[in-house]
Amino acid sequence: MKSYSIGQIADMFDLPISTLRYYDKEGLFPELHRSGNRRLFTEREIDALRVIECLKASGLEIRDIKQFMQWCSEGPSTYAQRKQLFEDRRDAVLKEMEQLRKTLDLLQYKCWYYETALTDGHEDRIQSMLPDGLPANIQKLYDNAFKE
Amino acid sequence: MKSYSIGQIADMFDLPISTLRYYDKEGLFPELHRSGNRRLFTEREIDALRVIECLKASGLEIRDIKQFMQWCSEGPSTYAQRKQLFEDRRDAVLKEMEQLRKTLDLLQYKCWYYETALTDGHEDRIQSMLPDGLPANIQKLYDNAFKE
DNA sequence: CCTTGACCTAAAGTCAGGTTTAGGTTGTAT
DNA sequence: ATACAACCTAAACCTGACTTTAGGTCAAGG
Repeated sequence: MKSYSIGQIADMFDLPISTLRYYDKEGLFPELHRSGNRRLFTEREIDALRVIECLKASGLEIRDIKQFMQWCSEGPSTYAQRKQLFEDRRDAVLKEMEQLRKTLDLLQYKCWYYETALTDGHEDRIQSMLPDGLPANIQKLYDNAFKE
Repeated sequence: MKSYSIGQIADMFDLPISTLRYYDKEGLFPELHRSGNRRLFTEREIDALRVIECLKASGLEIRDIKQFMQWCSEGPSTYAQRKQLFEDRRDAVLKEMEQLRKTLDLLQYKCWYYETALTDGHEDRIQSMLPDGLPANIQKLYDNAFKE
């Protein structure tokens, strides 16, 4: 089976070699083999890295990613846990996206605010519109950002 | 003008008092006054905290939030920089949302994967569908996640 | 008076997620 | 045979964002 050196994988994923060694030390590649003392990455580890990047992007910590990788090497008996993990991450990402949407609304409001301030040379006119006399589209951004 | 103690603000924003003191030490409230040696928070600092939470959620570091707060206390001459900052954060958040959308697609694919594996009792049938013989809706998730 | 609660400071500690350093091995090209 | 690139380890170091600790001030209530 085809295998790759740590340097090749680093190039493939645009990661520092030190990060790959750190991941290995943290147990993220429980099945990684060696030739002599050199790591041999295979399609298995490449798949693992894709999942690692996904789980990291979802906000999961290294120690929990390790847990997942261990489940993977324990076979079918852990399907239920693995499914649960991905459902939890999906829910966490949906929540994070909702939070970002609110953040975005406030940022867009602020973009409008400073564009207006720049045109006017002061904030007086805008301040006099607050908190609920803004142009309708802008008012919506402002309200959304603080809603809940 | 109405003012609040650090404890009242902590309750208001559901933040530890130590965090508020840390923010102050880092220069996030450049105009904060005191009575004796006690901090007096006003509407100004409450607004500041709302912006701090937004900028933090957008991924900005404390030192850059400090810069923004200093611009705010320098008056109209910094409107352009402040506007640019919010435009940059808006773009950063849009990028992050796009990244999260891809992450979500892979997570949903994995949810399907393990649901199927759990039903089948093994991964063999799924593996034989890879990389492009998945059900159409699932194939789309899988493709989106790795698309550039 | 003295205790209690809410505040204060400076400095040290914590935690995640790496990165850097120092020193060593191995395989190939000149 | 030697130089060089690419790999290895253990351990120390780094950064950001807090949190904890230790010790102190101060006003109000019993």
